[in-house]
Amino acid sequence: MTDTPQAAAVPWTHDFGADPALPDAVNLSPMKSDLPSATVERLPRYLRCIERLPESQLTISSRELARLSNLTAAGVRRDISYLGTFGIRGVGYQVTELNDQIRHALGLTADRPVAVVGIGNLGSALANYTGFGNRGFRIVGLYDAAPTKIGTYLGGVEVRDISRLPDDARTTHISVGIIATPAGAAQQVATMLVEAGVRSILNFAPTVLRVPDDIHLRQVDLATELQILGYYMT
Amino acid sequence: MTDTPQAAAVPWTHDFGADPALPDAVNLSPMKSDLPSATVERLPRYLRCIERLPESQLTISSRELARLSNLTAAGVRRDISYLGTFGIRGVGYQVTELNDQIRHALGLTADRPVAVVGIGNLGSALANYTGFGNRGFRIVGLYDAAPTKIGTYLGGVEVRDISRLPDDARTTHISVGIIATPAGAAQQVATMLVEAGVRSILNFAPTVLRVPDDIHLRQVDLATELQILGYYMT
DNA sequence: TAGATTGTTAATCGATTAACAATC
DNA sequence: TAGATTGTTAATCGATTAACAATC
Repeated sequence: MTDTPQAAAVPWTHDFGADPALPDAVNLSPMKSDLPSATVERLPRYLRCIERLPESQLTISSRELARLSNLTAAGVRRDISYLGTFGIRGVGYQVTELNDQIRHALGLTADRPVAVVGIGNLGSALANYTGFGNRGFRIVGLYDAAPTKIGTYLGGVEVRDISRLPDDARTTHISVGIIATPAGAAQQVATMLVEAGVRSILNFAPTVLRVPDDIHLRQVDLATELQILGYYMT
Repeated sequence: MTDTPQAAAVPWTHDFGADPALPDAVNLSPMKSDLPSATVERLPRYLRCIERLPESQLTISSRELARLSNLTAAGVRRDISYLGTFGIRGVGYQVTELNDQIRHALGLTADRPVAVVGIGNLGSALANYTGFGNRGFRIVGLYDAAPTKIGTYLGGVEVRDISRLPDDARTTHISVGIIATPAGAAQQVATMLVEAGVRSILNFAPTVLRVPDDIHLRQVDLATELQILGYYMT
């Protein structure tokens, strides 16, 4: 038999019906298959660098952007070339246009309602995060299970009981669900989000989640980052 | 002239002397160049999956581990093969041995003192993170600049004034510095950590840091994750 | 013009996948 | 033995880098 993942009985696994073919590493089926995934992962970094340039700087060369972003000039040019050909030979890229093109490519012009589940220290940090505004993301819901937290406000948004989420999702569309619960609750929350129609999930809980193949899932994990860092130490 | 990054005058750039050749994407010069970097990044995930297996499960096949980790069986086998050949044909891998081998490969047996700088919501979440213990990482220092926070305790560790960090680092070795400050303070903190002899930095502040080439730097950024997720949405 | 920098082609590199002999 | 699964070879795929003609 050839290597093909399929269902098997494991206690902690939540089963989403068929669960057919193998999803890729981060579970992101590239529906919009324009840009190479490596490029997509670097665009936000370019954006960060561009935003910090002094207002007086009107153009930037691939070389300078490479230096600022800790990448290579050839790589920068290739990445940008996927967005179109708007560089000026002998000069570089116009900062405003580059900014616009990257934001357009990433779809940051859209309005993406975000819900955060789990309002502990981490969830509070996320709720207070100010970098959303001009980046297309907007927190529309905060959820927790603890009665002491329900009814409190963070960044102008009320913390609601997690049991309200399905109903809320029916009236307010939720583009992204951020999971900031303890590990033990994460899978349950993920399942609830998926069932509520949320198609993209960002998981901060230290556990591997299982979601259907058509759900976009990204994982941010402190232990994983430290372990990777640890490998390269001394 | 060929593409080679070099110094240039940009206001927000902190200059670390020579700053010679181009560092790679994540600034991890693979001193220990045994494992492919892609494999290193997946090992923690396998670990997560293995840890959740029921005690009664003594072996696991590449197929099952692939399903649990959302990867492919062939990929799992290749990754594990870099650690040695200890699988049992027709059976799979012994769970305890696999666990040991991965932990050994990642160097999780070492004791790695960690300092967290910036004890806001995020820093507090990190300070309370329980997943350190059995993974070789141990918080030995918490630092902040706000007088109201200094002297308080989190997880049994006192929050100290950031100005103490250089002295503390002289007496207590710090393997990893975690930056959880606002973006505006991050570069300054990074510089301070580097000057205090910290060689590995995990940055949660939403800003691109510049550090010398020989410093291991990883970046965790909410906005970046959301932007990547956003790209793949509809 | 002379100098600089893009956009892209070709070469290289590394990672993934398929497939199967070895072997439990 | 018969069935299952590893470990690895070879093929494929995708990403990076070098280099340079085009051109501002």
